[in-house]
Amino acid sequence: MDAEGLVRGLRSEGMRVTAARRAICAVLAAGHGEHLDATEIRRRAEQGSAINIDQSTIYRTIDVLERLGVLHHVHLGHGPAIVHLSAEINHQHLVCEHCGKTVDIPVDEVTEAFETLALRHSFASVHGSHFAIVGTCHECATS
Amino acid sequence: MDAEGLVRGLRSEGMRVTAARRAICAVLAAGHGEHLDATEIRRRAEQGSAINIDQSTIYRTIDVLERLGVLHHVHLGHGPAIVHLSAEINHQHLVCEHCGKTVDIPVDEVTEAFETLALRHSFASVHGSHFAIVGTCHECATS
DNA sequence: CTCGATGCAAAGGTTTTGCACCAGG
DNA sequence: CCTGGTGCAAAACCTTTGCATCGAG
Repeated sequence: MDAEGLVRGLRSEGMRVTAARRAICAVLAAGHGEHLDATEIRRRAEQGSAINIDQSTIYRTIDVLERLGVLHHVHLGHGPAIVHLSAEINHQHLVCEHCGKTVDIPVDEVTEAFETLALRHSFASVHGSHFAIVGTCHECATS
Repeated sequence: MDAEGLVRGLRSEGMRVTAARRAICAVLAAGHGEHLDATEIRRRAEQGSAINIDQSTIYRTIDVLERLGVLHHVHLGHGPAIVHLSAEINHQHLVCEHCGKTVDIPVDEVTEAFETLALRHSFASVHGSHFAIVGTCHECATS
């Protein structure tokens, strides 16, 4: 989804389209596949729009977009959460617990396992994308 | 592992066995399968030992036990981390993102999938137990 | 006696909230 | 206009750290 799509989503829900929100949407739309946290989103949004945007506005806007269903936040480790456009959550995150290296995994490598889990434990669905899957990468294991 | 086992582990590594640590180990050993966070550990440890234990001591002791490899902390959601004795981490956690309901899943339901992931993405190992797996439970889906 | 562990207090890092003002529709 | 969004400041929340003192070995 491009920035205009996000903006249209806001407007269609009766929410106001402000300069800050426009800047944030532009950053999100431009950050294809990147792992942006709130601080980085703010940095880029301020730079791209030349206006001052408070960190709380970033969080509030993320919150709104999440409620619209077009955005999700993901925890890769102990640091700040990163966000993904819903359209781009077609992958899981595999993270090395020692060095933090992150690998994007196509969903279809895990959907079968997750569907089995859902079935066995009476869950309607299991997507598992809110948290990373943790392991140890090759380099960290051999050093 | 019982409380004495934990205490012995400390001593064998040259670490000191104090009243606070004894109380914390007793709580951990007694909390079979429970999801204890630092605050609850403190509450029980103080109650069980009738001494004053600071929250930082809880965290420092968790840290020590984690370094000894007998304990791990796990994130089930946005709240505080919970801890598990290593001997009891034979399961994954499946959590409903709406109501927080948590189901313990035997590891063997996911090991195969995780081994495949490790193989494909050059990870030495994938245990995935540091974070919960998120989904939507039946009740939340139908309401 | 010595060094590790503790309590206390303060800070750190991320996220949330209260409030008065501003601006989109 | 009028309600919702914003910046600012402060708090909330979990966790970590500095420091003087205490106590295990």
